[in-house]
Amino acid sequence: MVSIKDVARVAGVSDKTVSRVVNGEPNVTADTIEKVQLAIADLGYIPNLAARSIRSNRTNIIGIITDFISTTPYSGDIVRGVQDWAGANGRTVLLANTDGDPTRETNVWRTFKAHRIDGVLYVAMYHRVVVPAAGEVSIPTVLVNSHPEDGYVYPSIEPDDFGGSYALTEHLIALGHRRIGYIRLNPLLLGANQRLDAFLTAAQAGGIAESDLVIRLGMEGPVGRETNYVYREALDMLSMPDRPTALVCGNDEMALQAYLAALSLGLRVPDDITIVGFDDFRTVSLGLKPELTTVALPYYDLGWQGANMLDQLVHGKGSETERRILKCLVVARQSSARRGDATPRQAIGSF
Amino acid sequence: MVSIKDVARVAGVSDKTVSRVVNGEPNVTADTIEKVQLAIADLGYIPNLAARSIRSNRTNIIGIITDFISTTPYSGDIVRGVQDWAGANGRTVLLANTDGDPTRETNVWRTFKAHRIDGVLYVAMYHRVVVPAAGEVSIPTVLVNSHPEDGYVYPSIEPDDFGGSYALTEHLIALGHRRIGYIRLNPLLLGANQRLDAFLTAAQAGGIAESDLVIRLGMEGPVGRETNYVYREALDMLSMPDRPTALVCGNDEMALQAYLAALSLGLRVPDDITIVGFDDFRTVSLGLKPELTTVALPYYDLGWQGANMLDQLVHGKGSETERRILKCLVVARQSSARRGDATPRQAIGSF
DNA sequence: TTCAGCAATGTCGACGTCGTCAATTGAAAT
DNA sequence: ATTTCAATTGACGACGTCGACATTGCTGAA
Repeated sequence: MVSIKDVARVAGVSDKTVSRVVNGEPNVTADTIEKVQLAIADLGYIPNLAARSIRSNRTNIIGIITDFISTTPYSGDIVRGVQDWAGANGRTVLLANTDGDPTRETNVWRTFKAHRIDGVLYVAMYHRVVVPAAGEVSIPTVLVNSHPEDGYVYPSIEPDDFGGSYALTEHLIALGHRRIGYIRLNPLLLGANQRLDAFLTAAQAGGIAESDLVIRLGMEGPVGRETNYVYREALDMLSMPDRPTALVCGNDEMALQAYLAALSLGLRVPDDITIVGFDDFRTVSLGLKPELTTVALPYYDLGWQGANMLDQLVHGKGSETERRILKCLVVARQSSARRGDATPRQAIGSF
Repeated sequence: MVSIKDVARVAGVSDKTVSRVVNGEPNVTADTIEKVQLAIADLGYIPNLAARSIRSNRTNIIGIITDFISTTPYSGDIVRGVQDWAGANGRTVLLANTDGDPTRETNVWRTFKAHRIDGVLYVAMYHRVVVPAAGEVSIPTVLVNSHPEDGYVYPSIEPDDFGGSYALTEHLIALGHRRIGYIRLNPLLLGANQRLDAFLTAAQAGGIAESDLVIRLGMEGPVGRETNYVYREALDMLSMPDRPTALVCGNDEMALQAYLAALSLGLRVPDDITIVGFDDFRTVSLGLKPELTTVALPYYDLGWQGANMLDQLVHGKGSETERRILKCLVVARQSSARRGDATPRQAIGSF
């Protein structure tokens, strides 16, 4: 592989001068610059970042650690956000996943340290409480889509599940719905409780009696291998004589099953039943017909901004205790309508 | 950061001896080993891979380049396969994506070269023809889920779309279906034509008249921003007086829309209409009720085996021209049934 | 006893880059 | 003409690691 010395020889200057040109340092003659650049182009020289890093103690590499989230479709957007930030800021992204296995996690941290990466974005499933096994010598770390267990301190960036769910519920109430069904996420996930709490709070604030809320558990069991009751519960709920006029689902995949249940009962969305989801997972939310009203989780931004927070931290400018919460916007599509009203409304989302 | 020399000082040996212990070289006293390991543990020493790599000219890093595939849910499994291979073989994965933008692609290759990575896995959307901009000095490269344009030579690993589609069609014929609908993928995707060709070939081999096949275009337009006709076409096809008894969809997301169309017409799956997809994209194929009969694309294995091929190449053992084709198995679930028969059958897939 | 032979350990330099500091040049100031 | 100073360039070493080779010390054979 061609090195700075090869370039120096060809250009007839010292290696240090080549270094100056490569790094855009001042006090180099235009003439010299040209000679050097010519040689660089000729030889196809590209600086060796490893060599650079052993001198500078900075690698410009950031690592992403994912737990089982990597098996979900969500993770992709977060990672893409990080990548795009990295690309725009001259960093490179090292990727590793642990499948939730502590042994593998330890290895990943070791590997990252061995690479002397500048920092780590720890991306966890949904919104779970998490403690990175950073070990003795620690790398600057930001938790993405999760936050640390009590007693541990890490900066984090998380979606505002509560706010999103609250706004979604208000949306339904504004549409005149008074009898509302709710299918819960796996309670193991932090987001699950926040979403439900917000739903209940908003319903109460909207003057809806608890007796008019029908709440069912959609899935339970270990994350990633849960038992799924959604279809059954949706069927059941929608078969009630006084069935809800609107059905809130813990996420979009649950909403899919709710659609299927509704349709197979001969109900039409949104004419007979309003169905809404959560996440705005496009494959589902745009794949459903009519398209799904849901809440957009800012996955891409979690990644991008998380990377940005990490960068601040690496440069000593960030706060060790920052907890940044990103807004979740309601994306109103055609699956929600005024109670007893089939007319599609204007979208209020950002798309 | 603690270096090999710090360890040497604490252990009271030379740095070279520490190096020997770290790399498991022979001819070191058990006593010495212990002293050194103690010092290592004390100081939390972790070898600096950058320094190692400038001596050895090997980084044990492999890069993944994705084009817009990273916006699809599929890419995740491929990347996971690569990661798992890397984790199991002491490699690290550098990740970059181009969004299909040639400028970004050029930058990505530059960055990868600057890191002196050992090789590149070029992962392309679906199954598209692709030319990596490797540039003058080339890094060993394997194309994953895609293959090179005519005139270019790169090893590649691809799914057997044709075989999978053929088997799926045979499956339907074996179930007694004689009048079959087909909704095509975006023709821009290589997989699209292979799947359609296989369908036609298998239908002919099964003695089905062309007049009994109803073929519709499901989407067209630039990859990633296509116009979607699936729902409309499915509605239309299923409203025909002599409607097909089985409907083959270009992929699982299309099958989702076919379900919705069927259900909204009051048809039941699979009693009234058999629907099958392609990809086995779990969010959809398992999220649909009844669960979807489809063809499993071996995304994870594409990643794992692709990484393996690349490794061979890096070590000079691989072939520059290998084109490995991975089988796609039919996963029979409950959405396909004998014509006019509602009884669910035994799954023949591997799950 | 002497020495070959081998195991155990150390010294030194090189990898590619860049920071430090010195050397050289030319022009402006005296 | 001499001095001063800034601009330009180069020589050298250090970063962390390990390969090549040297040194030390011990064993066993002659």
